[in-house]
Amino acid sequence: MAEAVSKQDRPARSGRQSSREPVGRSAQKRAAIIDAARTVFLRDGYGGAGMDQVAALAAVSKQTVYKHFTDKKSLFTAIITTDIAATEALTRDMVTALSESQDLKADLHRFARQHIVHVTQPHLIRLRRLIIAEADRFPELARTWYDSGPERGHASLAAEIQQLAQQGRLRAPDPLLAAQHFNWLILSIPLNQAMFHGSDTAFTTAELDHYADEAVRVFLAAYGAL
Amino acid sequence: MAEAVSKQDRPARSGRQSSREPVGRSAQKRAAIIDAARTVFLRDGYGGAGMDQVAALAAVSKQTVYKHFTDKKSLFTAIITTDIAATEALTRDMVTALSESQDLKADLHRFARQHIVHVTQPHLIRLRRLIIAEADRFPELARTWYDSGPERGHASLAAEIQQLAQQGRLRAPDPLLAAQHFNWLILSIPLNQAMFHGSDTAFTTAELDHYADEAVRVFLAAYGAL
Amino acid sequence: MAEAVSKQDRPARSGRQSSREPVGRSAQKRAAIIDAARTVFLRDGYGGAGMDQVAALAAVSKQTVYKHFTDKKSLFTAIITTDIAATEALTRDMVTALSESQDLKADLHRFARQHIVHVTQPHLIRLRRLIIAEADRFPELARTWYDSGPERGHASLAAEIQQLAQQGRLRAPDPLLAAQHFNWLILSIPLNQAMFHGSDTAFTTAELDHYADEAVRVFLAAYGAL
Amino acid sequence: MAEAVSKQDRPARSGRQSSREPVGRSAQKRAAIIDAARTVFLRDGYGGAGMDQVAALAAVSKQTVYKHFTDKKSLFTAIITTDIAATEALTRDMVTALSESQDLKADLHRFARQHIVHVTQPHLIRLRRLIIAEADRFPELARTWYDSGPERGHASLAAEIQQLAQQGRLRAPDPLLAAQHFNWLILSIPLNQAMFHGSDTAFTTAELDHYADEAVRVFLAAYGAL
DNA sequence: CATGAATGAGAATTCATTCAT
DNA sequence: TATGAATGAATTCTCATTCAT
Repeated sequence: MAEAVSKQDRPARSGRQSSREPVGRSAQKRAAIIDAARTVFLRDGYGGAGMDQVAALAAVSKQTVYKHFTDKKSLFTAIITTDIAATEALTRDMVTALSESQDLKADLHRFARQHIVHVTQPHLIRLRRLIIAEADRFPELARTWYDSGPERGHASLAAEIQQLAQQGRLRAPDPLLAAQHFNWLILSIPLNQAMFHGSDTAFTTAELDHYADEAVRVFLAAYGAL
Repeated sequence: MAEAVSKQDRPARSGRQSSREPVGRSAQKRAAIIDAARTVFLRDGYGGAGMDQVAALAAVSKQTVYKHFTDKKSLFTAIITTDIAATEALTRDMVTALSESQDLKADLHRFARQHIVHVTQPHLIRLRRLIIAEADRFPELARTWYDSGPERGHASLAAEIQQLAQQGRLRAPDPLLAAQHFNWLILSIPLNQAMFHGSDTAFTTAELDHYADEAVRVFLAAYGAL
Repeated sequence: MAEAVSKQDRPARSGRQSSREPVGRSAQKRAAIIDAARTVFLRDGYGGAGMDQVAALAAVSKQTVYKHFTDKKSLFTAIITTDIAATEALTRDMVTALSESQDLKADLHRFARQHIVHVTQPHLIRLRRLIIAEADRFPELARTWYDSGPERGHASLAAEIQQLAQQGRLRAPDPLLAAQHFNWLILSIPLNQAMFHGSDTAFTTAELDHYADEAVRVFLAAYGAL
Repeated sequence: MAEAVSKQDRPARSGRQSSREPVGRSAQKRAAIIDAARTVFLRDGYGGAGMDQVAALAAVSKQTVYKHFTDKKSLFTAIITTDIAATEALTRDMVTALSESQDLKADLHRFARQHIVHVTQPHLIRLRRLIIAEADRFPELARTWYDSGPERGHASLAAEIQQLAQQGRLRAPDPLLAAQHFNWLILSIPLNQAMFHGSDTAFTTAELDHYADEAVRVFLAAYGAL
């Protein structure tokens, strides 16, 4: 996913770089810096990351880094913000279709399985850890992450749940709470494990599917119609 | 590894220790250092904490600190280990009685309410954040925390659930999974919020009680007998 | 040396310069750079000034700055030299008429008042401070300033005083000393104050007039005829 | 005079350094740092001085410097403040006796000659230049210098002049102005020269005496009785 | 000829850790 | 055994100056 992001920022270089279109060397460098910084920050944490390493990895002079980003702090903020935005988009799409489902149970299973795979990506795990680690130094960043990640996810999900409840397909007097329960039923087990198990945690698809399926089962037992 | 450290740091008690100093000046200092270190580490994180501050707060010289703890790392390890042990004890007791409950539902509520209050204590939140933040630098510590915290909690709970299932008072083909579901149903909402909201998060008792009660409701819907 | 620099920096005007650009783009830019540099140097001092800021303020590229001025040092030299020249002209004119005065006392008052107002201009105060500050790094500059400022002023004044002495209108066995006394009687009080009071010193006209008048009084008491 | 100051701070080390009086190694180091810093700052200016050089010259680790002085700024402040205090004391004494003089003219000459010699000491010239140079960065320091140097000097002198005026031995309707005139008549010529002539200015005693004597002559012509 | 980037070094400041007294 | 100082390196950031496009 990291690559996806940097690609989206990188202007389309179609070989024939005519002189009237310098394509912004600046923009390229900027993208290189962001990529390098993401790598370094996620690998070494905020304190452990050095501007030298970032510059070296980006194949750029330190000066250039500082011309693009005033501070170590602002570089960090930029990285995290970018990633939050990228993650945000993905999360939203997944939920959208639920209320128009023909086979609700099947679709909940599909959603749960997709969701758990998405969130437990090593990259996102590391990002999550990094943000938690720096929540005191960058409170706004942590809040932004929470608001546009879990919180927004809960809201989207709650909206769907409410519709489903109005359709009589679920019983959910408090749709937001239901959404939160569902979300954490899906994610909590692997997520908490991952938080405390070095960056090398790996879950098999089977495991994740199992967690997803059982989460749906519990959710439906508590919130299903009838 | 935690044990190794604490052993090596235990001062050689050479008998000739006058009766009016039953504790040993050394042991007192050691305790003072640990207290100070806990404060500083929890406040400033591992990277932000300075040995100077620890020494100053403990009112001892830096040399004394280094005489008791080889390293910054080993000091940190000692602190966290201590806290893990302290926490561990508390957690265990809470569960023990469940399988002999007369009024299961009521006792589940009681347990859930106690549990959530306990885990969301600011002190524990900060400790949790600190361990997550340093999970890469101190993998064993993180693992130890997880094993003797959530994992052991789940195990204890699972044992109770299994008994209750055998008594026909719950339906739980996979007691461990049931325990995990129950645990995270109780904790996830406030815990995740707290992870991303600066050290000042505060929950009202009413909120926590509500989360606890709803968690029990969902749990019983999925795992209750009948 | 000042001259040498300005010569070397004068661009080779290669004839083929279309008539609609009578001044030369180059010369305009040069002027813009000098203006910008003056502003920046006077504001931030030699050490505090940055070539980036100069270039930015002049709205040219850094390369252009370096094409016109070899060095930061030579840019500084050029600025100060320019200002010295500008100041020099003004100072000279003021004195010229004294020996042909009809009403000496009145003209001394007029001179003193003009002189003190001129020298205490914020711009000149800052320039003076800057030169003093960098007297070790730019000894020749400081000397040039002194020679073509105070020194030359003293000389001009001394010439007048000598004529007046020959006319019997003053008693001045050592006209140069008399000139120096007069000059510093006028200037010393506000000038010394200004040197040590941040760049915001402001004197009222009344104050300055008073200093000027009293300086003339003392001067005439010591050097007046009779 | 620099030595004088450092001596006064250095505790009396009378060889026999008994073990019960460690004399404060700390204090010694502190004094060494101050001495070194004075040397370096006066030689290279604030910007040019490096903390490394200070530490090296003081034969002390950089860390020790920073333990005694938080900042480069605070080190600088400490140096200048110390020197101001030292200078201050000296200046005051010189004036005190004037109003009880038996032979006023002779005593004015003596005062003027002492004063000019004192103020034109290379050490003080450099200090003066340094303070002027940094008047923008350290406005309070510059003001302190001015207040406790010239200003206070003027005040002391003015007090004497006023008494002499009351005794009918001088005519001075505005004693403060008279004091300022006297002071600058004595100092201005060499002082202004020195400001603009690299740190190597040297005046012969004959020159200085001449300036002093002529200053007294002019002063008495303007402010003498009768 | 102008622009963005590179260079390459230097500055202040901080830290964990270890001598020496 | 405890204290102040030393060590020595690391880190962030800045600057004057010079390529390369």
